Amino acid sequence: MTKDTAGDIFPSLEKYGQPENGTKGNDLENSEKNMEENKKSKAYDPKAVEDRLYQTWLEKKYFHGDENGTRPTYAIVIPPPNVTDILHLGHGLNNTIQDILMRFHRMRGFDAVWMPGADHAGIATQVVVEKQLVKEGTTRRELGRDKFVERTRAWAFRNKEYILGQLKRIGCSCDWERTRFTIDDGLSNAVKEVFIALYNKDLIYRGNRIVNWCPSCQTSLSDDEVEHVDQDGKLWYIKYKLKGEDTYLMVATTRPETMLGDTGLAVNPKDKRYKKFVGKTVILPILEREIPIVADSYVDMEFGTGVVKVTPAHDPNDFEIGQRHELEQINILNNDGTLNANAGKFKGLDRYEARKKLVAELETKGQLEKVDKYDLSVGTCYRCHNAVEPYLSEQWFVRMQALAKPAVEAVKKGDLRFHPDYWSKTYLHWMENIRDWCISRQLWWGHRIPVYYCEDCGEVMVAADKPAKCVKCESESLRQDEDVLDTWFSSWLWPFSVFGWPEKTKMLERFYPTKVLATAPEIIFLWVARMVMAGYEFMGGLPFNDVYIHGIVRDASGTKMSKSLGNGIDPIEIIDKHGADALRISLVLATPDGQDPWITRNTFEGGRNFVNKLYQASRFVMMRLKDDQRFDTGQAPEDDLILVDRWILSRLEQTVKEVDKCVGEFRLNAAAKELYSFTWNDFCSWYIELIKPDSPEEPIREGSMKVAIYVLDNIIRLLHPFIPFVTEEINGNLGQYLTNRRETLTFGPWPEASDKFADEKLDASFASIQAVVNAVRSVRAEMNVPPGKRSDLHIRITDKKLGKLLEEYQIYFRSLAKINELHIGDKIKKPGLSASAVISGAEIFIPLEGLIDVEQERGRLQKELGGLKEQLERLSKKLANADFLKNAPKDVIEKDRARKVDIEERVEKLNNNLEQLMGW
RNA sequence: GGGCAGUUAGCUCAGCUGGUUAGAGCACCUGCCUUACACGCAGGGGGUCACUGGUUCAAAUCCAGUACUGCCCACCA
Repeated sequence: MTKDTAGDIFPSLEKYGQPENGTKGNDLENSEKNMEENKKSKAYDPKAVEDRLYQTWLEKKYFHGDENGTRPTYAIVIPPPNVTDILHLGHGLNNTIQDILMRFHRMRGFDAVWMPGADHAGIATQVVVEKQLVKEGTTRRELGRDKFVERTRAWAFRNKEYILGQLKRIGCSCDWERTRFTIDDGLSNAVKEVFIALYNKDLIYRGNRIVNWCPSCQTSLSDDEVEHVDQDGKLWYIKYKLKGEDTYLMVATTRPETMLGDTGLAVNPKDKRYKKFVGKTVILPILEREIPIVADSYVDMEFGTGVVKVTPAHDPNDFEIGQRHELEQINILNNDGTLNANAGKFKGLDRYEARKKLVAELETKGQLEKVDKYDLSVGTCYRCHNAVEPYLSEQWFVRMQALAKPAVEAVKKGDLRFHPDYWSKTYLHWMENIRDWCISRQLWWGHRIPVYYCEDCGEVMVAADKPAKCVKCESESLRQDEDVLDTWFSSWLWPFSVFGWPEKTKMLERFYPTKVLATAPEIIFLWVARMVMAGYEFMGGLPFNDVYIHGIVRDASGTKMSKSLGNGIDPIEIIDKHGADALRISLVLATPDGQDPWITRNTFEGGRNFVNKLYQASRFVMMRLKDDQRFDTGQAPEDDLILVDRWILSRLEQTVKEVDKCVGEFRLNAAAKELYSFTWNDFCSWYIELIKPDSPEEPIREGSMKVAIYVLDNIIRLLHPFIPFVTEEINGNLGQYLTNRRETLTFGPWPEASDKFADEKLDASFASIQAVVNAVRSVRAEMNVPPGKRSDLHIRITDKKLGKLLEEYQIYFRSLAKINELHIGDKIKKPGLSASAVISGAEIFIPLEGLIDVEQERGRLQKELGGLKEQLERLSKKLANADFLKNAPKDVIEKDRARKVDIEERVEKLNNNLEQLMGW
């Protein structure tokens, strides 16, 4: 993408306060920056890796599903991105999630297929192309239908290619050879097939109904394509004079201009105030039309004046009242929202302009009683955000109730599961109150409705292809319905149409139903629910069993990221800067399960750092190998293991289990955090540091080296679904040292969960070593010991086992604790000028001749003592409570007792050490 | 009007079936280019877990209510 385009998409880059790289600042700053850049040369460089690896994956067809295979299958269909939308971070998240699931299952041995594609996005695309035409000084009507569609198609295909390219950069492991487009021929066949089938079952009908009309897009919309926006509105009170009487009825309305289409007034039959007027007529102000007063129980006596003006052609409720009382339907609007001839002198005015003039006229005539403030919610078009008008017109509808039944059952029986589960309530609520679906659109871009009308006898024929002649009168003069179908009418078939339905393909046979659908909550109704219905209706079963609902990406202020708001970030921008792995892991780490992530550009630094950390760890491990060394990572090493080896192996086991569990529950954020912490803290900060010899010249113990390689090999496999590139790169580098080298991580194997190394005692032992190291580090830092300076360490032991343990493992933590000489024993005396720390079972002394600040040391010890005393007090109280001792489980009591003893001991030691300080 | 989420450190969030000294990342402060990594290392400060009641020996965790925030649905003219 060129700079210019990027600028177009992100007009508000400035807002983030981040100047373009290195373009600002003076020379000095720049030269400093360059020095920094040079130092950073050791950092992992995704640019040198990602494109190369992705190309290899494609060449080797790793992502191509086998239609003749025998392994268990795992399929996902992509929520096809709209061709109008260059992918933003929301898509980045959505597709990362899917790719993680795909790679995870591919590694576990599934024949995994991820079907990619794009959505032709009827209204959205047409709106974009029409805007282009306006800029060029023409219109679609001038261009003509065929040319317009041709042009739109070209534009859509171009965008589609760009979008699919974005997905590739993200690293998505889609089966690209099977890419589909919701408007390609195959899908077109599916759409026709479905329309005809539903029509023949009387589930599709044509009707003259009130629909949502967008005067800007000039098409009808389904109820679900209307977004309601709260607005400060007004309530106008208008007097309707009774015919032949000197009295009037007062009517309240929020849309006064619709009175031009009024064909009656309605009151509640039980309303005593108005009973006497029912059956009489009033004179409609301005147009002076005589209209009847009817009684209808729809009218709420409490609201407004209790009298409702009835406009059957411009309000769904009025439409029904009108039908019940056989009132005339008068349409006062043109397609573009201006008033038509029925509006008399207001003809040609925009509806809002007409409202102003009409209200003014009512006022001068004294027919406007008053105007109240009134908040109302206005329906707006989900594509152009202009107010929609209820509008009477002839449209095609799908009867939904019967289709919804099995889709409701599926959730109730637990066959279809939402993650998080609470979304199933939203789904059920909608399904149980489902209304018919208006599927015809007055657009040109889309699947044309497969209906033909005989120009001579008016016969309606539903057919995939144009019939030769009328089935009734044999006339050859046939005309196809002008309208196209709602975009979602092709999207709802996606889970099976991508596999070739209505053809009986091998792919369909093998990969349908798919396993999981991942999407944001906004399209549960528009898409997810309808796919479920279509699955049952046409395939006889669910299209997927699990629906993974993830959060919507928001910016730093919590605003939803979108192209139109200009706060979007192109994933490509992030990938160019930090790499796809950084993008992916950052998104997953930032997205709490079931909640919306708040993301800024620096969110991605965390992921980048992690990717680099992993890469550096791999460098360290391999650096310490000789060229001719070979390892087998097929199984965990079992011989020649020391405590720290067993500990990391047991932590690895736990991590595998935890990750399996989290992924199985669709908690990718939790899984990623687990891996992040295991890799960084356990493996890098503790294990690697512990196996580092006391001095750089000494070699690493061979048994530990084997473990390090084994754990690293497992880490890259565990992380591969999340960060496929860097892990694959490390796999390649590591391969030369392995006898069980693998060409790719794509097919695993996924680490197996086991309990081989689980050992509570070992965990406790390791924890004591950590405690010693932490205590020493803390003392040294607070006493301002220069980090480079090693110091002696005296450990006075009260727990013999601990003494043995520290004795045995001292060579491993000597370097971590910066130890010069180490003295361990139960009779160790505190060296004269030394800082001290107390841990369970031991006292630690660090001689600090010339370094120690007695006041500071005293403060440090006192602070610690304070904390311990507080704890002790709480514990003592608890253990003195008879109810606690009576009711609490034994192990809880025992644990607290042991803790009390331990703390008491530590308090005593601290007191002693403090006392000794007094002498100085 | 109805429904669904959420309210824990300055920010974004963990804390599952009640017993932890309430955690992490980022930000902040201090010291460090130490045998892979300054995209780093080590240390540190910071929270009466929204509020009010209740259950319990014990509540951030369970129950009820209140307040606030966000989202969704709805045909009150």
